[in-house]
Amino acid sequence: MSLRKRKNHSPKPPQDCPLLTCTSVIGGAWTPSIIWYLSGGPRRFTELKGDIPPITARVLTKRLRELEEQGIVDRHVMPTSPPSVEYTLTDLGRELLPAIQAIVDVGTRLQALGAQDAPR
Amino acid sequence: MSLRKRKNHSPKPPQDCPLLTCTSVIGGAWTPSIIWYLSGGPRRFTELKGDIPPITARVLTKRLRELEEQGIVDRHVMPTSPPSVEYTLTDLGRELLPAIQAIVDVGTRLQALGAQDAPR
DNA sequence: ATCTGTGGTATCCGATCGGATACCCAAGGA
DNA sequence: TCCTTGGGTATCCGATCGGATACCACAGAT
Repeated sequence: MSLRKRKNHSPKPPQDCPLLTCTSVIGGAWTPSIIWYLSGGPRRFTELKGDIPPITARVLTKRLRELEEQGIVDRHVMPTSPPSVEYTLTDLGRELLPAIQAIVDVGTRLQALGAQDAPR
Repeated sequence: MSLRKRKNHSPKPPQDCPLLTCTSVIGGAWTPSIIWYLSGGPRRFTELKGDIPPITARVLTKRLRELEEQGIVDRHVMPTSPPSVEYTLTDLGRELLPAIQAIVDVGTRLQALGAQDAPR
């Protein structure tokens, strides 16, 4: 006997899927970390680089440019010598913080529960 | 004049970074969607496939296997003909829901704010 | 006897991603 | 005079990702 078809009792299918909208912003490598570190206030390029040692300048630049283009961060060049550049979360960017925070919280709980996650 | 060094006033550097712990679980393509659809209760392979039309069987299989290995979902084969397979979130898997929900919420807010996110 | 549905697997392939490395300019300091 | 610093850019490259497509076994329905 084969199974009867079952109706969709899952949450209804998001149309212009909010999941994709959000993950398209925070999906890049190191993006959540960058936003996390910016949540503490303005931060300069090399500071971020130091905050996230494994990131390369190339990728950090790329992420920051993407985030700037999406209106998540502001880029502000200061007329020092050598010039320094300060990045800040915009109001829109701060909208992301609850999600980042939730991801951090869950990550923490997973670690506490000893989830056997092989690091990739 | 160059800038003085600034101390790290950001949230302190997570050691075994919870961000990475969590994103290593939910980071794969379609993974958040899969978890989202499983949050409504057990769901079979073809149901999930129907829930997420763009996903291919290959990727769906891969994701489900990964999630199973990580203890996020249970896979239960039912002795019907043809055999059907039911996937369920484990307790550990349900831990992820707040993060998924937060991502959905933020995505919704971003859409409402008319964020200019070019779909990739 | 053949068709259908389920839950996949096997293979191929191009795109993208991101790490490594080298290089750049201009001003200030040693 | 040369070195260092900040904030990058240019190029190269291998790994991975994931889409497309084809195929499969088996039982029940027609």
